[in-house]
Amino acid sequence: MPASRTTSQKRAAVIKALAHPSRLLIAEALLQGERCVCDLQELVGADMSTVSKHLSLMRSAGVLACEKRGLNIYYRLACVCFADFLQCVDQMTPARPRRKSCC
Amino acid sequence: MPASRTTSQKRAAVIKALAHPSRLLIAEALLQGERCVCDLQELVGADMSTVSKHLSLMRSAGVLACEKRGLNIYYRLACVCFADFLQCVDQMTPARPRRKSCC
DNA sequence: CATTTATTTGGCGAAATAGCCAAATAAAAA
DNA sequence: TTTTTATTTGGCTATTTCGCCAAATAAATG
Repeated sequence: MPASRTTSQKRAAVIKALAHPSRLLIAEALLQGERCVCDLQELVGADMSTVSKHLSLMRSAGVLACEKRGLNIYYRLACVCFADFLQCVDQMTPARPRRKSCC
Repeated sequence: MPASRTTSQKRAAVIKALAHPSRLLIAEALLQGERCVCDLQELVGADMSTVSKHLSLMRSAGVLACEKRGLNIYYRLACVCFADFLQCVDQMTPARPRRKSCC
């Protein structure tokens, strides 16, 4: 059956959370295990406040989870299925760039 | 091995193409088979030029392919793996909304 | 309690995206 | 060849997103 507008909207919200180079880089790094914000800041190379906002966006989308231990907050993937997600994306990623126009 | 920035960038471009409710709705509809632009316009309920721009964006990202036959242009998914992609997204989609803040 | 360290929040300007309208294009039909 | 139909493109404004800075918060340490 076809997807309803609200279904597409919920799905799009999750996809959107991963549709940014820095956010994706972060999620990819978390495949190796949890990391604190300052580790991820070093990885991304942006202002910590910027990284923090990316993280909280992914968190409220349900993609990441986090836990505070001492002074640090450790983020991790909320779902192991992110690995499968990435594999699907790679299958859809064209080897060579596409033209803008059809035909 | 960790993903490089350029890898994340390429992947993010594909993900971005699907990170919009209308575009996702279109891709979902195309799981049933190819459709012409006017069919998709009716589905989405926006101006045809808007729909056309969504389509060409998805096309240049490599997500859709198209073919002109007579007066119509028929769009289809470029890769069957979109179905798997959707399944992964659904696994990541939280049942209940998340808070903005951690902890 | 004051200070330090890690992180988040608020606010702002800059850049990107979205969606409409009108005009351009291209194939088919008259 | 003129007209009609389907689609794309250009241009414009409105909205959203991005990323920095400065200020706020919260736990740990002195």
